[in-house]
Amino acid sequence: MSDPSGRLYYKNNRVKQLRAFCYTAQTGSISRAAERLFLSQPSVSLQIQALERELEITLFERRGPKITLTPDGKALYELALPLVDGIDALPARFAERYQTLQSGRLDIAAGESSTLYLIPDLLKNYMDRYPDSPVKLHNLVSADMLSALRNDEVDFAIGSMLDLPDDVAYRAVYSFDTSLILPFGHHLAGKERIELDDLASEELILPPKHLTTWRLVNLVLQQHNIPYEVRLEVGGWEIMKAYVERGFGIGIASNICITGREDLVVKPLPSVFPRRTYGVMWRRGRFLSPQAKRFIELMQPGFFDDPGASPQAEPRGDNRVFVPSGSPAAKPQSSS
DNA sequence: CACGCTAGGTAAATTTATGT
DNA sequence: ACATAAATTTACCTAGCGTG
Repeated sequence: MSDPSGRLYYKNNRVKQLRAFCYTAQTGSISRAAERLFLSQPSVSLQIQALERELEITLFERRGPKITLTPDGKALYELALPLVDGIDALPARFAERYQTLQSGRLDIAAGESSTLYLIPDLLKNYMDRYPDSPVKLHNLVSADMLSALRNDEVDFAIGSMLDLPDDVAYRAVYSFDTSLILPFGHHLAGKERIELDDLASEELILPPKHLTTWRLVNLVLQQHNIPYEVRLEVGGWEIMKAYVERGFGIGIASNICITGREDLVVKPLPSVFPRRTYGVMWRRGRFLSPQAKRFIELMQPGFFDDPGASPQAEPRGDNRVFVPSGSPAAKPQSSS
């Protein structure tokens, strides 16, 4: 009764038939096979009949109460046994793999600041608690971070994002002010309150142009018509601090990188430099792995508590995305 | 007697129809 | 589009029958 339309009904369980057949061939008895399969004898008998009918071959020679494998039956048995074994071993094999998934790797994308100043303590905590879960830190700039999120190359990202695409969810967890960092003895170091104008014609040290901070500083200073000169462009906060310490110029840095161990003067900047928030980003709709959730819970206990873990939830009243109105730099650079 | 086969009934799975 | 209800199909069981 093979379907002339060629349509495959999944209820026509060929594997079940083959399993019944293989067991019968092995034991040389339908009843015996039925026992092993926890089925009734007729059930197995029917399975074999169906198989014979559908394949249009005879598998067993029925001679009274005895059955013997025909040559066709022998041939099919050799073909069928690996299939049945393969299917039946599937749960075990999957469990094997699932095990490695459970203690599976945690992939975190993060920018330099997060990697350097935010993640170490978190990671220490995480690894103390879950020593068997390996972690990979993907040190990426924000554009690469987005594509890593979109391609599911990472579980989530930690960082700060100026303009957020629709397909990525963000929740701020930390926020930091921006400060001016000066070498000791700099003429601004003794000043009570730093104004924006004070920055004019100072010799600035800034992080590279492709990083968010550069854009931010550039934006703020241009908007307020503060002329400035970049004396030195450096690769990161640590380098910037080192060069400020040695008197190459002054730097504008997010407080995230101020550890208190620096050998320099830190002055708060006027509030035109917005607080930057740092938090968690993930591809909208992504199912977060258990280990990812555990890590995020360490960052912010209760992160997943509110129903639906709404990505829209406001982060502790911070201004989370800095989008200056009417600025060309605020246009999101879409990568599609 | 031991074993496989057929029949008739039941529970579960699956599809179709219907409502929100 | 999704959820629920009704109808149909399928898988299986027990019981009884036939055969070497």
